[in-house]
Amino acid sequence: MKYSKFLLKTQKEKPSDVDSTAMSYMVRAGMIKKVSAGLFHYMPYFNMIMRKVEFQLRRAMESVDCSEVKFPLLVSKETLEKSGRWNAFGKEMFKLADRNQAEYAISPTNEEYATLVAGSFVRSYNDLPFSIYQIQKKYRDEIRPRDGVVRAREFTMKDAYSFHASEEDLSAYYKRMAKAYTDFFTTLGIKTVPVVADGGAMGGLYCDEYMAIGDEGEAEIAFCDKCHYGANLETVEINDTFKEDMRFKGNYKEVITPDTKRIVDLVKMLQREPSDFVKSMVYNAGGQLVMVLVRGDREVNEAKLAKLLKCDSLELATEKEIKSIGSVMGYVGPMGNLKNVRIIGDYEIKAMTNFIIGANKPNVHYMDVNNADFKCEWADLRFATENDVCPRCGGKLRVAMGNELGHIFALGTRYTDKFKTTFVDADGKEKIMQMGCYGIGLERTVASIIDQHHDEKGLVLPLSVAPFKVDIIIVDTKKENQVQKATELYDKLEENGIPVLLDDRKAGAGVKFNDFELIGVPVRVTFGRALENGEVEIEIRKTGERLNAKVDDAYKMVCKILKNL
RNA sequence: CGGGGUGUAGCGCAGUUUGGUAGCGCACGUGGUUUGGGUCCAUGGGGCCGGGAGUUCGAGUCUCUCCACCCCGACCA
Repeated sequence: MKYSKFLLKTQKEKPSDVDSTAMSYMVRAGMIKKVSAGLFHYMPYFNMIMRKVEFQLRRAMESVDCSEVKFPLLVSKETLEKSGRWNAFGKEMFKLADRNQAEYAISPTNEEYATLVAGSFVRSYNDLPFSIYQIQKKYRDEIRPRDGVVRAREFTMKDAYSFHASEEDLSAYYKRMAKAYTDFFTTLGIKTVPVVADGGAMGGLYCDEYMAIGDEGEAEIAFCDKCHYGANLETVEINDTFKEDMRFKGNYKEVITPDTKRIVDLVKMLQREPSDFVKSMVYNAGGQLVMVLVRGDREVNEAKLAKLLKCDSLELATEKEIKSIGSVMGYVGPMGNLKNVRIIGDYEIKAMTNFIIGANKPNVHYMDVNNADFKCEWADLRFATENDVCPRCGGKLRVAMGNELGHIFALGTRYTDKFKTTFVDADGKEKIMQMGCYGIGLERTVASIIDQHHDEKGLVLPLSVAPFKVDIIIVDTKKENQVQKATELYDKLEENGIPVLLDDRKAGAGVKFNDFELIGVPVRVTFGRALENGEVEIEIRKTGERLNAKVDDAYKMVCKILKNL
């Protein structure tokens, strides 16, 4: 492709309504253009990357014997009512009516159609298992579209569906698919973590999310490098591995601590670490007052607390409510005569000794407090953090931001039951099929590639997804020698099937170099001043490494470099 | 839907307080210049100042009212 003929315009300034780096680069590299909330024009360079992703995706699907289909975008109300999702999906679906007032939804997902295919295709267990997929637009009337293409109202989804004679077979296939997912993301150069997830509107037996790790993302997740356990930070359990230390009692003494309602102030005044303190938070849990104890440097996980207390509403107690239990705002602690309050300590405190807590009197804390000095229940109440113990294997947890790229579900009979999708089993009896479904959002996959492969100058695309592997730059288009030699190399690369961009624009060298860096072509070949010695300069985008080569060796050198990338 | 904000040239913004001829940078056209890191000079085009209604001799600016978009939350590939 010649740059002068390519519909690509980069821009220097970053867009104002975008905060993620990946999105900002996509706009600056002329890949996307927002036209309305959650709706985009996808420009040629973006589509070329998408095509690479789709190519890898089709290979991944083939590897699990999945064949490609295409369903209609419109799904009738009748069909969606059968599965109960006309209501379940509700406002998330775009709906419309035809001229006879028959209602349709624009497909938000396609379990219903897939189930219909299974119903018409399968007669007996001999037809099972089988699986199908499509790469198709999906439409969701998102409550709030955001983060550019990551949460759009129109997006491309690869949705696959599998059907099985037994739950065991489903489970075995689910595992194959999980492996194919991991391999697929690895091929694209995306680090992902499978995360135990909640089924949401899809329902089913069990499911996993594939979260791309990045600096920016929609959700905080924790994962274990050792055993591949991963979960939403909110739901990560912390096992009770702590032994209650009851050796000491009554060693505590009062310290006068004026104006020290916050831990940071105390840390300064007493010259201790935040982890030497126990934070006491009082909550109003649906009318019931609860004091929660966590280590000074930890955060209370309100989701866990709400679950434990089985309450719908959870709010920090007011000053008045704190007074009512016999304490003082800012100096709350579990000791002394408290009334009408349930005290629950985080497991971790069990193992602490000689800590500092509020004394329930203004401007007073107790030092050298130990577990034997007060009574409380124990529970898992805090957010997991970096280096916490993995609840599955005892390894160390890591915490990062994640973006959900894929979600796979073992649905069981949730849909096949509603559609009476049956088959005749080996024993001659009619049974309901087992079903799984497996989604990947493509635009956000591209966004994650960029999120994980960029530097301060722009994209650094992995070879597997780069639309152009080589960028040939003609420094001065007025110098015939440069044009001629560059075109020769360009032709040769093209002839050999290596996708290449020839920057033949009448622009300055700086403009071309900067664009090369912004759009992230893996290798650059420059026809400029070195040509007077019969040489070209080759640069590798990722490492910034440069070397000179004789013009006649340029092709060979480029091939060699590409092979080793 | 709840809370916060923004709409002025393709993009990024100033001007709104105190009403008086519509501005700047980037991008774009033309002529020249430069050609290894977003060259420089000259010159030109481009606006219903988000829409409607009002106040006023006069509204980008004041009032009312719609609308769109962005950010935080619930939702999700």
